[in-house]
Amino acid sequence: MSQDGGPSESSFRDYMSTLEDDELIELITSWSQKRKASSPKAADINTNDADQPSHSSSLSFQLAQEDNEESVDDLGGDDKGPIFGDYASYFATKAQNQQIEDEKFLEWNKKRQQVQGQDTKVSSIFTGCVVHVNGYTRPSIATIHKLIILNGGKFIHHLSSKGAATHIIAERLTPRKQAEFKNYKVVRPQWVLDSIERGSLQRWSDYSLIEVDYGQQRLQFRNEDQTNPHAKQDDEDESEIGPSTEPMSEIVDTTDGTTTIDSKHPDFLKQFFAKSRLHHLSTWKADLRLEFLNMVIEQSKSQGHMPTGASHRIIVHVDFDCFFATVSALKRPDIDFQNQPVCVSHGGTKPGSTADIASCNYVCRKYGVKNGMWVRQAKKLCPDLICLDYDFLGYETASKKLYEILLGLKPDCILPVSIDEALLEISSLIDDENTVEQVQGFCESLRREIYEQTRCTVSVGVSHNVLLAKLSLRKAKPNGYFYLHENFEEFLHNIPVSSLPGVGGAIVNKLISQVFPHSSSEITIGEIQGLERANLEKVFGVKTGTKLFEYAHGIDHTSIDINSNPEAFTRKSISIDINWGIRFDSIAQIDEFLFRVSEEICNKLQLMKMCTSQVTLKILKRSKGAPIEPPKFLGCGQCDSFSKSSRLGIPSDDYRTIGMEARILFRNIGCDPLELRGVSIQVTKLIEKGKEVQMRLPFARLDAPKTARLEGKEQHSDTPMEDKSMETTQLEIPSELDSSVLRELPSSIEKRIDAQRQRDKAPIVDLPRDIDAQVFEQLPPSIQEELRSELRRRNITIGERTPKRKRVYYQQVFTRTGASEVIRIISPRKSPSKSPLKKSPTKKSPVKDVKRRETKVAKVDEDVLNELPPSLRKEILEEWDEYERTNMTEFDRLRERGKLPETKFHNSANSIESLVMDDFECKINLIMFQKTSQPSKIIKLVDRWMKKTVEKGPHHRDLELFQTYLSKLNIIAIHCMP
DNA sequence: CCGGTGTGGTAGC
DNA sequence: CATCGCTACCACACCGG
Repeated sequence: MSQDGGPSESSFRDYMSTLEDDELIELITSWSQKRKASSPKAADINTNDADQPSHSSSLSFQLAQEDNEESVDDLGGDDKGPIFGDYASYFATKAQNQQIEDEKFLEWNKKRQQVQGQDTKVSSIFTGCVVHVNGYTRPSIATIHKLIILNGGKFIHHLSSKGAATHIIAERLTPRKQAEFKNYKVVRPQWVLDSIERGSLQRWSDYSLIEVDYGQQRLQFRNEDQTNPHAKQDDEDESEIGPSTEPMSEIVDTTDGTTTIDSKHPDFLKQFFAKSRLHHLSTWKADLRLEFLNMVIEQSKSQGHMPTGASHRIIVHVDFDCFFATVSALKRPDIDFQNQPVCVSHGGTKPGSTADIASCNYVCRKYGVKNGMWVRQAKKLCPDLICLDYDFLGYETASKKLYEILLGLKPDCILPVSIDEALLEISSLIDDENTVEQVQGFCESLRREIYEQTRCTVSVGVSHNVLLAKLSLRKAKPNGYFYLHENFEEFLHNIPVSSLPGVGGAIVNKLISQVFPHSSSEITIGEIQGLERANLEKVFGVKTGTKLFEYAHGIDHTSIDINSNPEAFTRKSISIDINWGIRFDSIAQIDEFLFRVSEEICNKLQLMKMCTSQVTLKILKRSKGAPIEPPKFLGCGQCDSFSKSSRLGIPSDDYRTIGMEARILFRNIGCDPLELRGVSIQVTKLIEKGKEVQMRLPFARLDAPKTARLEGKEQHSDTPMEDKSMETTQLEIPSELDSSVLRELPSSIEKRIDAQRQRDKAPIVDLPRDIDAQVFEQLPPSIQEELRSELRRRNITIGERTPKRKRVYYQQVFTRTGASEVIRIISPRKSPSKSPLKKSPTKKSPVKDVKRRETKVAKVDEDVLNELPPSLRKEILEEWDEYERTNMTEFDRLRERGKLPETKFHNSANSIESLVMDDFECKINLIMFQKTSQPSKIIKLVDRWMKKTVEKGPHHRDLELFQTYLSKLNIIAIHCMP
């Protein structure tokens, strides 16, 4: 450490003067971030100023940080302004320039050390070593790179020739890579860290990456690329689905750790969606609805809406017979569709197959085969079963023709129900005379035309409301039509209740258990007709009860007229669910996956020109006691579902914003990565893209020439905006880098590079020119003094001291083009009068419940608890909550009395800090302990706790609480660390 | 009463 | 070897002011 004094201080000043304005600001900001870093050392440096007089020197302050340089945490820390800036640009350069860049970096670093009065002696631990990193590592490739060159080694990104590298660093290798690298010294990343920590090169063989089971686990999937093309050609004509079969070989090549296509693979989503019938079905439906909605809106613009005045509506329900099976069979003239049992499923007709049957023809149904059944099961019922492949393009083509024909009929309105199914109202096409004949004629010609155009049969149900048309359709099938125009109650009498729309297994079960406990056979609508309306409402609630009652009597007021109420038909949410193939080893993999899902969500949002202001994450977690691998291959098995949502202050359509929220929500739910079986992200509260820009105007103009600093209260105090934004985490980064490069990187690095790039590109005027007063004040006094003069010289203002009762939040928003806005919102600690979002989604119940549950479960006995009936279990859990609430312990008192501000939720300003930190830090920060997640605060709290209880010993509850916290940290460590 | 969140159910093949 | 168990919307329970 250098002594205090003029020379070094002046050289520091020199150094400062070499910086650009924004670099200087960044430097200061980076100090403040470092100050908040979680290592106890870093925390001490700033909090215990008095104890460490040497820190009054500006240089030692800087030095103290540089001392930490070797620790992974520090290196993985947030961008360090100029330091990282240079490194980032270095990183982006091509491989051939790398040596030069490395040298430049070293030289630059040396200069920096000199300027800052640091020891410039170069470490030579890795002298003579040429290091290459393969695959995903922790610390990241970028960190290792930096560590190596800072300690005398060389680093290469590509293994251009054999023997170019002396060491390869990897955590896992595919069998292929194992073979390729068998003559290299392949070591784990820890080798680097240990060598640096001990100051000497460690024996590589101690860190040798021998065999790792990861690759072997996946061996079963090998060689798909070689075997598949041939197999495919032997199969039936598949030209339509061609594209999805081609990438096989690519997939194998691009994988960096495995050849399987499960959720860890970057292309998993694409593959999955390409082959998921339900995905197709759902998206088709949504698209069709949107299309018709737009069509209707266009029409009403030009001609205005003509309300259907007919008192007696005529509703037509058209539907293909076993759609998928019929269309798929078109390509197989060798099959006698009318007499052979045919179904559609993946993967042929192997007797053990757990593939779902998407659709089966009526021959199958005679054997008891049903849609959704597994091939395995169906094969038992019907050994001659023929399984056809999906033909998604064929389905779309047929659907298109269907809708063309329907539109050509000029009905009063059309409501698409599904890809193959639509409701029409044709009241105005039918006269009052000879109604029945006219309807029959309509049905016959419709069926004929559709068959001629598609070679597929449809059935048609007609009646005077939607419900009865639907039930008529059931009767009409297969390949027929039915017009129900009289004797409705009689018609309904013998139909099973489950045929009613909206009545599924759950309602039927409830009926059986609560209304007809003695009924042995299937419950019919006739039986419901005998029930009182009030009775049904009591059991099922007002809405469902009423609906059941009315349906039972053939009453249905459902409108199919989009035009009459376009609002009701507009999309209110977008979601993506993946409950198949979800298998993860670590939270890092999940994080990546969440980003990929978010990307898909945002693609949809952008296509619709919408932004979302609420993100919901739903997960499926393997039920206790369910087998690790369920009977269905890569299925989700028996699961419990959990969901949690979060509001966005500024509506967004950026995948990083949404993805980041999802990551936080995931941590909130708290699911062991190994137990995760399903993921779903849902966005709601959609707002048109343009309006969302308006909404953000109160904060700052996108292209605001200067500071975006606002007093939340002054602006629009009647809107809840400021409250919302303080609850949210929004850190968005531009996607300028090549995405394939980014994908290789751990997300933290990715973020930092992005952020840095952004900074490089963004016009300076977009950067905040203020330095937060709080940040400033936390710097050692001597530094403050220097900065003050330097800043004065530059005409940069130092923010006023924030009033005590207010809170400062940063919301950093990056736009697609790379422009940026950093918003500083100062808002009162307590939200004003009305605050619909006062407590973020978690204030009380959810998060706490989940966390509590874990605590209890650990104590009570998880297994026992889970065996209990849900109602009883709930009771016990609630009791426990009550117990917890009434038992205030030392922690609670300390926290209440101490200055620990209640950081209510990760989803607040402090998680912005955490998210720009190293991944691991970030994860630590997402674990709450005693209402805070900031390690420095937790450390302080624990310290105080220990001091207070050193004589009497701690309260057992406190011990448990702390233990729970530690175990959570541990879980994360296991899954995140090498 | 309102409005919030979380959960569960349903439909299409 | 398999397999691709989606998605939008509604209704309800429960909570808190």
